[in-house]
Amino acid sequence: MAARQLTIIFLTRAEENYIKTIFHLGGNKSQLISTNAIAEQMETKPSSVTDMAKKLAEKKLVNYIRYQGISLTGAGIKTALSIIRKHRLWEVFLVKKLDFTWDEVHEVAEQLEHIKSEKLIDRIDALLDYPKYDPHGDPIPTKNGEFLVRDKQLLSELAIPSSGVCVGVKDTSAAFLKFLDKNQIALGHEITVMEKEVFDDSLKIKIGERVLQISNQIATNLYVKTES
Amino acid sequence: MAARQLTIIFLTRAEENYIKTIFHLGGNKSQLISTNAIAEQMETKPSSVTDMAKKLAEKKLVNYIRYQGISLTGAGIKTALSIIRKHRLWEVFLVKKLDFTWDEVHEVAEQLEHIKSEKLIDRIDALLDYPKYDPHGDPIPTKNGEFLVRDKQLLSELAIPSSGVCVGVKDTSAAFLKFLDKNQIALGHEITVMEKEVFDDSLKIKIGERVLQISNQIATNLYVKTES
DNA sequence: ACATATTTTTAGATTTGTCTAAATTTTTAT
DNA sequence: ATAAAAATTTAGACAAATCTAAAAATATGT
Repeated sequence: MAARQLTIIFLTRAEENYIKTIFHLGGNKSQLISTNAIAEQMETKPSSVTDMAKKLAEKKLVNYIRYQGISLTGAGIKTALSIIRKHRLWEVFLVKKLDFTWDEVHEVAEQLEHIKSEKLIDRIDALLDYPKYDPHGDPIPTKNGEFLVRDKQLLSELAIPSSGVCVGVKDTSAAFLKFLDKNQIALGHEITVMEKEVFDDSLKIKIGERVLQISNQIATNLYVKTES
Repeated sequence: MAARQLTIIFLTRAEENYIKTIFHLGGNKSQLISTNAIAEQMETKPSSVTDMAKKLAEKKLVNYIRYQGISLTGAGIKTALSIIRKHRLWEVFLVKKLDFTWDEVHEVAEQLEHIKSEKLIDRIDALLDYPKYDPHGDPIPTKNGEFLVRDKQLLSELAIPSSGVCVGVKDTSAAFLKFLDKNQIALGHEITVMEKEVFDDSLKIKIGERVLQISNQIATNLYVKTES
């Protein structure tokens, strides 16, 4: 058994942010991501992305083909998962231990995810009793980079009538999350879809004893898990 | 009542580290600190300190007189206290909640102290039940920048025989802290000085039922508080 | 007091990460 | 197929934070 990685390569904050963004844009599945797409996501310029692509390619973290695009190497994927793991564990910590609301966690977790200490994140993981999902329902990669993908569907895709348990959100903007808080819709709640309005695709749903009418835009941003 | 500070000025990590170092070197009491002293402490070059001194003077955080030295302004002291507060609260968190040993906390706290979120540090403070001292016995500034200075003296300065409670360490190196752990000397322990060896100034001390012989170097790095 | 040593600053260079503007390559539309 | 549009890269510049080497100011010793 050869050691997997003898030298822990140091990455700057900027490098880590690029790796993370490429992962989120799908650069793991050997799919090539355009510099434009990365630039837009990161609110920077395509020329800056090109510069960084060369740098990360040097470090064997990405595959970069000029004019074609960028994808993550195995090492790049491992790095991305480690950053995402930290981000999501910190989010759980903020919500469970410090009573942050789920719309407040992202900004702070963006900073905390760059703290370099394996012991720290492992102890946080233990303190939280090894959570599998973050406050938005997204899976937390394990220390070994395993990633539980939960099967789930959009509330808008449910048969009518039927029901499921809320397990995540697609849109994680503060505006959407605050809307959910205000309407007492949270992870774990059982949601029953009663009727769909043909005119605007809005849904009449039931949560516990409460009946509410939600727009299609809401329904296409809430994930539920059904019995299967 | 005018607002104390309307604009939260953004400081880079480097700027924060300079402010903190100047504070620790005594640059609060309108004492001028030399660029050489700062450079040595920060393991950088005096010319780099000069550059930063100009930059911080621009931002009204330090008073800088060419060829004379650098001291903190009121705003600079406030900034320093805020960083030290964060550092020490994170140290307490690491020890109390994540079972770090006191020689492990410094390096991680150096990173965590730069996280920008007032809500985060206030919630950590509350989670820890508003501690007054960090794991090395150093006082934690309050949110308003108040600083409890505890009267304490070095173990080596105690009359013989007499006793005091261990309240802090002067040297915070990993080597010294590990030594203390190994010999089960910790904050809160009552230490009785029994005899001083005239030859090498080593001390015979008693902690609980244990009697041990400690060198002068140890005795000059342990703080105790006596009845007074 | 004055020569020498020390400290501090200046000037110019380097690295990282970014930008703009121009050049190049790829894609799209007719 | 080829001209126009879109995407991407290159070249050159900039700010932040650092460095080295040289110049300037201050401190020290006899």
